[in-house]
Amino acid sequence: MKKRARLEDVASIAGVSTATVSRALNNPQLVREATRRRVEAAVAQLDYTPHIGGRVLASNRTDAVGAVIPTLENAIFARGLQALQDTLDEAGVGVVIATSDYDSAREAAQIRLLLNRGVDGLMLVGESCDPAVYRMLERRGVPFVLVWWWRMDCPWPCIGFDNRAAARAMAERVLDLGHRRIAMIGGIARDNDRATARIRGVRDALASRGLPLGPGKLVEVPYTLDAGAKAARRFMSAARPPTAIVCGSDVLAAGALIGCRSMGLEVPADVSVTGFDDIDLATVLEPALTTVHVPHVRMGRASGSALLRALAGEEKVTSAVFETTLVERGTLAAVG
Amino acid sequence: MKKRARLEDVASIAGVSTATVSRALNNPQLVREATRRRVEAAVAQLDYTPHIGGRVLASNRTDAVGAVIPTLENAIFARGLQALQDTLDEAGVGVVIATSDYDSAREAAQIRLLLNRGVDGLMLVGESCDPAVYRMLERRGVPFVLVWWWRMDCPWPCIGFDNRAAARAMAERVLDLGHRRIAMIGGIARDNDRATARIRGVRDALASRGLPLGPGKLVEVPYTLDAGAKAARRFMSAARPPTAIVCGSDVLAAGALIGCRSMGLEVPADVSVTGFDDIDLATVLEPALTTVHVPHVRMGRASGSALLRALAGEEKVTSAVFETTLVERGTLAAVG
DNA sequence: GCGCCTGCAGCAAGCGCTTTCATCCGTGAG
DNA sequence: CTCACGGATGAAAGCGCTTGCTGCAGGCGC
Repeated sequence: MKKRARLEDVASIAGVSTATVSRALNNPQLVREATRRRVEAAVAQLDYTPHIGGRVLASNRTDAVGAVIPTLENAIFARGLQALQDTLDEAGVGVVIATSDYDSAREAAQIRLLLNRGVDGLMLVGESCDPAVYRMLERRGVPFVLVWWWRMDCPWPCIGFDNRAAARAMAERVLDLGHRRIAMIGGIARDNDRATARIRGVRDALASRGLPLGPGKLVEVPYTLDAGAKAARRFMSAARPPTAIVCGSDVLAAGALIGCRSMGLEVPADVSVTGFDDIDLATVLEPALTTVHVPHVRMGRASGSALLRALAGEEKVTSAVFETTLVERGTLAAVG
Repeated sequence: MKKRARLEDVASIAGVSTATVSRALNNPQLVREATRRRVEAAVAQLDYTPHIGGRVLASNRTDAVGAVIPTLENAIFARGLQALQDTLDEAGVGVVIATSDYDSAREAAQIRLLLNRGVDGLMLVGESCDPAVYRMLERRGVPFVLVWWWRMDCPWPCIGFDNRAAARAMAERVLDLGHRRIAMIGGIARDNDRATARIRGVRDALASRGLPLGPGKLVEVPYTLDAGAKAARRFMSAARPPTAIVCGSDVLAAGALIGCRSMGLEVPADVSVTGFDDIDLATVLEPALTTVHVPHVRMGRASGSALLRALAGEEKVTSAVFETTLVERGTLAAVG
């Protein structure tokens, strides 16, 4: 393995200085066409690639942003990330990924790690960290954006949707169909503002009709199929089981469906079930899941371009809200 | 925004040299306890984080590896990546992700980009690139490992399973249940050795019983639900439809199920369907999918530790095969 | 009591690139 | 012909960190 070529090697072969090679590579318009060609030839001949360390040290940019998501195993984050990635890729910016496993301390730790890796910007999911963390980012001048999240007067730039309002809308639809005994399977609210907001939204809707969401009617569980199934079975074995189960995510709803099925219950004849997110999973279920559609891909792209703008000019990242829509499929019916 | 602290600032506050600070941070055992404490205090006081460029330039390591996968949108890659990530994380090594969209030219391009970013190692999916690419990696001394892939005498280190044998085993089970009119919905074989091997495996099984997989009995489609559904509908509207449809992945099988359902066909009464991968999706389908279980998480972890070993010592990455198992659920039955 | 060994810490030489500033040359105006 | 000007290029100063080598002090064996 021979030693790798340096800028100086390219320069001497092309018969120019290292400054010119650097310019030819990074700001081609600053060098004469003929010179540029010679440089390019030398680069090709040596199979030269710049040493990232030298470049970063001198330019003080890494051309990489970090993304901290709860987990890659949930399709919604994977999709959004894919969109972010595609957007940044076009601008030659890389993405370094870290996962927090829905734990805000771990999230903060991962943010630190990414900063140590020298990312130029950050994409974070929700507003789940201690405000001190966001303040620290601002102090350091690292642009960041919170995604899958939006609320009025959020002091940080966020690109997402109103989880609370969307959940409320879904619950209202359930109420409009005559359901009164309603239970909810939510994600674990602690450290998770999205899960919290969705629970609040459902509570809002019920409260507006004078129906409290009693303590026995809400469980918070991890976002897994098993947890959803188990929770549904518990609800449905009660003396007066609910006529509708509102879930905090599609994964939980799919689990609930499995749980009901395992008890010989028909959905939606015996009980209605609703989800949240509208991932592919929702369409393969039988019956297909009634859920809240969230524009994951558009949000991912939007956060990508917002970050790019922040990296380029000094323009600050601005928040943006996306609309969600209620998708009625087969798991929600009027109360029997 | 005040200027960020440098090693020298820490050194002067702690009353030591920069060399000592560097050692205290990277090789604590080389520094006396008392000294280390003073350094740590100074670091905390200044909120110091090392400048990655300087570090990389001086040490010639980035402590990051790259991973090129086809897409994040397929759960199998997301899961394996998560496992890889967890493993590397413990060793302080980061992961930079790139996607190829099942295109080998794009894969090669992404590999180049990652090398430009200075990754210390690479995880690649399958053996789909031009051999010249792998040779180039060897020449540069960049350790890499091919995952989700394994074959006898593969000249490159691979950690995966025998796609061909696994697919063959599944097809043989289908044959054992009496099926003779068998169709296959495979992934697009071009640029995709896994898809190719799975098709070959099915062909092997059929051929061993003197049954060719006729041209009309095999379609290659993108790995999406829609494509699977459409393909299944085409097969099932033929004059003599197959009694079993073998699919190259769970996503395709789920699509096939939807397609059959949309025609009013019962699975497995009217037609059997099998998948490949055993992702969560397989268990939420009704009936649950009979498929090939692949140990994604174990493979991800194994490739992570293999890379770590390669980064640490000069030990070369060694290949490893994992066993797959046939998981019988509800979509495969004896021919009626 | 002397020399040697060992454990810590400091000095200083880079690592490879970008960028500022100076220089050089050719061009057009006066 | 001279001078001012602007575009292309070069020289060189860092950017912040790691690490091989050196130096120093204290403890040990003889």
